[in-house]
This record gives sequence, structure tokens and C-alpha cells, in this order.
Amino acid sequence: METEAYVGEHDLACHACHGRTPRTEVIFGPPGHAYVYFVYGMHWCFNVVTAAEGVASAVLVRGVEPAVGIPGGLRTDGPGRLTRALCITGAENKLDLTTASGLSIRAGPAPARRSVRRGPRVGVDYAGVWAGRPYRFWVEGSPGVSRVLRPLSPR
DNA sequence: CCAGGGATCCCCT
DNA sequence: GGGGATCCCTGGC
Repeated sequence: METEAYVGEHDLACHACHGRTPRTEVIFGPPGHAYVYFVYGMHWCFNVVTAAEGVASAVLVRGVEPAVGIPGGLRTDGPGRLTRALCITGAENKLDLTTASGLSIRAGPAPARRSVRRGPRVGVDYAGVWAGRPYRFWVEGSPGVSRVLRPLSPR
């Protein structure tokens, strides 16, 4: 319900902007693999590598809507919340999400095109001209959208 | 509003 | 090869 695109090595907000390192290697790898990183000392963020091998692009998943109840009623609106609710950690880093075992991605119903909104990405003010690019996408009105986008209607 | 927490990668020896 | 600023965030004040 909410994602952000990181579009290549030249994108100064992308972790791969300093080239291949042990951490960013997976982003340069084949598409369909998970890039999971630890941030702020306590949260995991889940990304999906999207471009062909050698091209460093990925999508950060910032919010989802559960199709079934989450044990404990954990929330899934927010990048750190959804990884906690889905038990995604560094153990899933580099995982091939196109195979059916374990964590995987399958096609689902697409949201109505007209309900998709876009705007600048979160927390990338340091990225110069890239900070303003509208590479964040969300489904308007979805409860799976992170609170940063709904400051006036906290839940 | 802001502290917490640790990996990462600058940039300087 | 080591110190330190920074960080694709959240919960609790």
C-alpha cells in the first residue's frame, strides 16, 4: 500500500550510491531478491531488488494491508512495523522472493490506478535534487499507509 | 518532540 | 585500520 523506489547507483538517496560494498552487493544482484537492512539501532527495513543484475535498483516496502489477522494485532503501516509483524529480519536478506518456500511475493489484485498517489520519499533530505523526486507511492485511504502520510488522522 | 540503538561507511591517519 | 557522524524509524513522553 506504500512503497518507495530507489532507482540506481546515481540516485543519491539509494544505499548503492557509493557503489558495491558488502551491504549493497545484493542491490546490484538479480531482481526478485530481498534487501533487508537494520536501521536506527532497532528496526529492519524490507526492500525488493527490482532491476536487472548489475543495476542497483530496489523498492522499499513501507506499508502493507494484512489479508488475514496478524497474531498479537501488530500493525503493518510503516517500514519498521511491517517487518516486525511479519518477522522479517536480516535472516531474510538476499532471499530469492520468487520461489515459493518461505517469504515470497505473488501477484495480487492491483489497486485502482486512480487511487495511487505519489510524492517525495521520506528521510532523504540529504540527497540533493533526488530528495524532491516523487518516488514514493501509496494507495489513498489505505490503513496500510504509514503515519508519516496521515499526520492529521493518527490511529 | 526526541532518545534509543547498532550497523555502516565516511574520511583521516 | 579506527573513530565518529549518520541513518529509507518508532514509541513514549
